Amino acid sequence: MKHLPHKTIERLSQYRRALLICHETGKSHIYSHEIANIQHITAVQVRRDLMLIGYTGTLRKGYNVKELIDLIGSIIDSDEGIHVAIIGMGNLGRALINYFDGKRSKLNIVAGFDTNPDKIGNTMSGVPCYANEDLEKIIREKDIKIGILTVPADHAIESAELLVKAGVKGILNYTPKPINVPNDVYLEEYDMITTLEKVAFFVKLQEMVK
Amino acid sequence: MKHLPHKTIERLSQYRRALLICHETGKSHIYSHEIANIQHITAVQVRRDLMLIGYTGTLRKGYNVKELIDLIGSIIDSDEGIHVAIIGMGNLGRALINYFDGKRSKLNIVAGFDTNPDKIGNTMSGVPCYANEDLEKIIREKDIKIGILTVPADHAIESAELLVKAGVKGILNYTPKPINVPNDVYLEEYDMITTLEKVAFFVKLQEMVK
DNA sequence: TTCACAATGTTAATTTTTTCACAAAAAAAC
DNA sequence: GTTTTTTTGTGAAAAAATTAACATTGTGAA
Repeated sequence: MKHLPHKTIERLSQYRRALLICHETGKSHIYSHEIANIQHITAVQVRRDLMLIGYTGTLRKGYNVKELIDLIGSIIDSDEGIHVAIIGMGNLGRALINYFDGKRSKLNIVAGFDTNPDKIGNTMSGVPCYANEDLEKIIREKDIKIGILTVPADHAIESAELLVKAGVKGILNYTPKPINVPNDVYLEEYDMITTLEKVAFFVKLQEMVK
Repeated sequence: MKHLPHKTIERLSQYRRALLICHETGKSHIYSHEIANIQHITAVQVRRDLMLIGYTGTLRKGYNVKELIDLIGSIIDSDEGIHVAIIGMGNLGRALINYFDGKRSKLNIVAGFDTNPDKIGNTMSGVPCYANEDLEKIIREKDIKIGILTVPADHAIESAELLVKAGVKGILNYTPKPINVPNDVYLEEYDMITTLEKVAFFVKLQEMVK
């Protein structure tokens, strides 16, 4: 297997989630079009993605749910698991922690950081909250590889710099402020305002057509 | 102007945000490569997007910040403004409200819904919180066009159905549970778990290369 | 004035992503 | 036992998105 497209990676993660649910309900096999319906995509797309990861199903029986879950795991998970930190324990940071709570064994949120003295030293939803001043120390101690930025926009840049200095390898930036990182740090930015504006645009468009 | 690609719409929203900041600092013109640097894309990409919306800059002076802000607004905003509701006033819902607080005059979060009796009847960050039972009534009364789903995953489907029944035209689904909507409702789904898994994958990949 | 530079605007090429179309074959139906 | 149906796997085509290449031209410097 050579290069997996970004989009394929995203879909694999989603396939797995759907498959895990199937698995719980005791379903042993699944067709490409069933996966496709769940994800609002086409069956060909699913089959092509699975082709790319070299998984082959059974004709007329579909794909073995358990096998596929394991294969996807072997591709996207790290064997040893990856430690993650949340920078900014506000509403968004806490929302993320709750989302994750116990879901992914290979991705663990092991630390949160904040500037609010009321939060520092406490545990929130099972995640200990530390002071920003201790960020570098904790990141190194706990071998944290990924930082999720959920601070207010005007602290995004300094927080990102802290993370980079501490040696994280990936940053997921949820602030609306674009940040810069060195080449060896993988950066993913997501902007909720943009997404809502996009939805609004297409709603407007649809109204206009009518 | 005919069809604007989805990706272009997203970038236009982001350009505008960057431009608004420039405008505040008193900058009157900006070059394509300056915009590009902020957004981590290429200058050609910026120029192409602007070409698509028919905006033309001044040679050697770049683009007029104010004009461009207004033009992008005329494309992606609705004249009358659009009313938005948040379904699920948990951490994520509240995070979104704070994000938006007063930022976009054309996109207003005018109602929140929840099942928790302690929240119902109160105002949170300026947004009144209603009971789910009143959803259809309030959506119609307030002429709400877009619903943002921030409920727990196992309530996603029923909440989506409520929204559709109430007549919203767009749904932004932040739960990890894919939903189905009729064809005339624009649906955008975003999954934080997938995004984090993707970051983890590319971090793993980068480690392996070394 | 003339030259060099720096920026835009756009056609064409490339790359990436998705879809079409169909062969192959297991299972079911008859 | 033959035919039909259903589903996978994939080469080829199409569509979408990005990048390259370059002509054009306003501006400032010499």
